[in-house]
Amino acid sequence: IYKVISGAVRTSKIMRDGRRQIGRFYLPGEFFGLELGKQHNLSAEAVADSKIFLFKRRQIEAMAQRNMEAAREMWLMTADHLRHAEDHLLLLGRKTALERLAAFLIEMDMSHGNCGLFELPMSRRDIADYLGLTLETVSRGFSELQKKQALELDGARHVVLRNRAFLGAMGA
Amino acid sequence: IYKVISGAVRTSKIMRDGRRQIGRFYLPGEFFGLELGKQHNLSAEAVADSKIFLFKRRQIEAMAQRNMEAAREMWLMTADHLRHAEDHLLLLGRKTALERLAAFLIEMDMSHGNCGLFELPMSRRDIADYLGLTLETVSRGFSELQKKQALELDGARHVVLRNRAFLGAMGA
DNA sequence: CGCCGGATTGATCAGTTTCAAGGCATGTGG
DNA sequence: CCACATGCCTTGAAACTGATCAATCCGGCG
Repeated sequence: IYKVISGAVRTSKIMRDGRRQIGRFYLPGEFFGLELGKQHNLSAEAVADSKIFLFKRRQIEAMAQRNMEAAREMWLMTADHLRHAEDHLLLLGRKTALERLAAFLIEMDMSHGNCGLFELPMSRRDIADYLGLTLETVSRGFSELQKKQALELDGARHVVLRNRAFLGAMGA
Repeated sequence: IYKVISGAVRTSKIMRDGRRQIGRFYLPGEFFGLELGKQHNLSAEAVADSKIFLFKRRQIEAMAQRNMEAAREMWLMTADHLRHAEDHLLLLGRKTALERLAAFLIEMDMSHGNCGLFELPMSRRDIADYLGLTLETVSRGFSELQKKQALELDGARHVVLRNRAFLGAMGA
């Protein structure tokens, strides 16, 4: 089990022919890799220079054994990850490209305190593989949302949200 | 928390305009609804006449409190649901229509003991909403897999797998 | 026998992907 | 300090997969 201290991490699955699906991005403060099985179900890579704290499985299991609260905390965190995954199923199965992008921007904004201003640590390709799109479609989406006055880009990575309500309604 | 005794259950999310994503089908013996939060994240409906066993939250929590093994079991089951959801993310984000259908058939076959012969309890629309497709595409997929000698249909719901290896390779 | 809901099949359409070209920022070496 | 290579991003045009619209089929049931 890992905790992101700084930077950002992506977890993903890759098919033999190279198609990739990113399960989730983890930002500072978040935990990942709670699978509890013999093997992790996704692989994880740093998206940028990152500092990661590692908890040994034995530590965790021991703590869960002694401490009811800790065990409950583990379950809670796993349930939260499940909820995120289930929300993402709806996004991947049923939303349009623009809706996916809007939902992504709102998600990023939330994890930055809803201030409507943040830096994307990941590339267009990473975003595409998270949203089940191609990097070109993601790029076109950014352009379109700018044209719609929903956001501004300062360089490719620095985002300023101009119409949070619109994005929220679209991404919902 | 619920356990399917007989029949089948689907859990799903619906958008205001009617688009629906089914998270998973639950067959006899399987548990669902372990979210642990104040509210379930998906709604659940029976796909066919079903018998469901209900565990009250208080029961569960009490059991987890007393019994370390039970608490661990809950976590384990949640982690397993998470793994299923993560696998499904790859399917929805990156696989073609035929690959999705193949993966679905293999999944159904597995939960029927890999005997290559089973009854689908759900409609084409349910399958479509599970796989992020339209019911027409699902129907065409079935026809195509029959043309490829990968399976036989006896009526719309009764499936006989003729080439499990092929389907497995395609769905992987 | 005829109705009805679900399933199949056909024709066309649209959104996204693919293929391709060009832009922009950064860094390196002359 | 400039020329040029590199990586990432944007934009455009064409192609394709799956969606939509529509007709027909099939099986069960009154």
